[in-house]
Amino acid sequence: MYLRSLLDVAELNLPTISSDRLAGMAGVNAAKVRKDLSYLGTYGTRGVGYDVEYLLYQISRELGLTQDWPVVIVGVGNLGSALANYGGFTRRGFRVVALFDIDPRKVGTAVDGLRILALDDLEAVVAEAGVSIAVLTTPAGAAQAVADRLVSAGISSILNFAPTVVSVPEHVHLRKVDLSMELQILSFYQQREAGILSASTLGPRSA
Amino acid sequence: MYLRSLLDVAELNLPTISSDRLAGMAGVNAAKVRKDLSYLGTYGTRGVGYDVEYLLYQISRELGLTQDWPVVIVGVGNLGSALANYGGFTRRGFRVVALFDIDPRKVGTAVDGLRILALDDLEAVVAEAGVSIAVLTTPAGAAQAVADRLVSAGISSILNFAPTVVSVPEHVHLRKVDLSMELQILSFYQQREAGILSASTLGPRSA
DNA sequence: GCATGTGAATAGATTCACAGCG
DNA sequence: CGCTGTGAATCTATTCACATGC
Repeated sequence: MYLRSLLDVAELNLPTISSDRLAGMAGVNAAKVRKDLSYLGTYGTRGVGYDVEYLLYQISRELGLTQDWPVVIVGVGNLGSALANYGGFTRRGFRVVALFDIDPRKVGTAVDGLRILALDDLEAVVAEAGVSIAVLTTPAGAAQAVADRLVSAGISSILNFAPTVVSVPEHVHLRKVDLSMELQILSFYQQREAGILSASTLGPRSA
Repeated sequence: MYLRSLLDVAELNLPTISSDRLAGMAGVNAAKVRKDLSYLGTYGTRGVGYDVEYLLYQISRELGLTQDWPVVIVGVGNLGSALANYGGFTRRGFRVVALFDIDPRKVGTAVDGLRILALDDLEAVVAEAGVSIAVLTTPAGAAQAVADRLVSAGISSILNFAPTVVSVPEHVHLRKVDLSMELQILSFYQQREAGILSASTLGPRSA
């Protein structure tokens, strides 16, 4: 979050930024900004703030963004192909090196200039390109089997979009993006408000 | 998460489930399951567990999934069209009623049977279909302006996919899905491990 | 004087552990 | 006896508040 805010600040050619201002941009508390940044080192200057360029570099380095990360996407449905095209990935060190799908009708076709390969080529591509991060966009039913295969192919980080719990060994990093869960959470808040509203309209009990 | 696990359990025709088993499926601690569910009511039976169907219904109701939620998607790029097609939304009470885009070349064409409308039609559609939830899939630069417009059109929940901070009034619910941030977090862990690994390979200082 | 860096205080979430009920 | 429901304990995150240094 700070990285993103700092990129905006850098665009404005401001040389330094205070924790207070950065907090405002990132939508958090100023003390939190300082505490968070203090874990990286003491990069600020009292009475002045943080040097924008320097802090940008330090955060990028800490996040591992100063190096190039080849990624593979497995499951080329709507979401998979959207992600293959997604500029946000390539814009920061993430390079999609291959797409995989089981469907033989898709294999051999291309999305955004990337050929779709058969799952059988997974191990070879991972090894050859030194891929450690995979994006999992298969249907829920296939996710665990594909995850297992990714792990045994040597992948050590998985970003899972399949709406199901996926288990991986201790040493593999797993993150989940659950799109319908996000909408469900919004629905929950909506629902709750509707409840409060109607409850307070039910007569004597309001007040 | 519990809802999803319970749907799987229901499919197996198991009549009840213990907090322990549900915890295993959802990937959390059993005490947490019980505490979480206790906030909804006392739906379990000591010595037995939770009635699957009953709990399913209670959670669905609490999440507002027993009603139909019309949603609009604004910004029909790769991601927007992927989401328009996304089965996970429609499968649970979320019905995409319209797509919007500024690009006049897109307006009038259709994605997955849904016509793409001009932003000018937003207010009318929101009012007519009683839409309260919007999905924001514009580029970062347009996100805030579109969010403002969504809010003044009467939207009270926004799911933001644009990689930027969006501000909304107090009463509007906002959630964010930041795809490249997810990859950056994975990159961070990878990076950190690489660091530890090489540090412990640097000679005398290891041990 | 201004803004960082950080111990201390607070708030919040998770887990423990066990009484209580079916 | 098994499993829930929940106070108490613990662990983690956030915020306060101020000494410190430019």
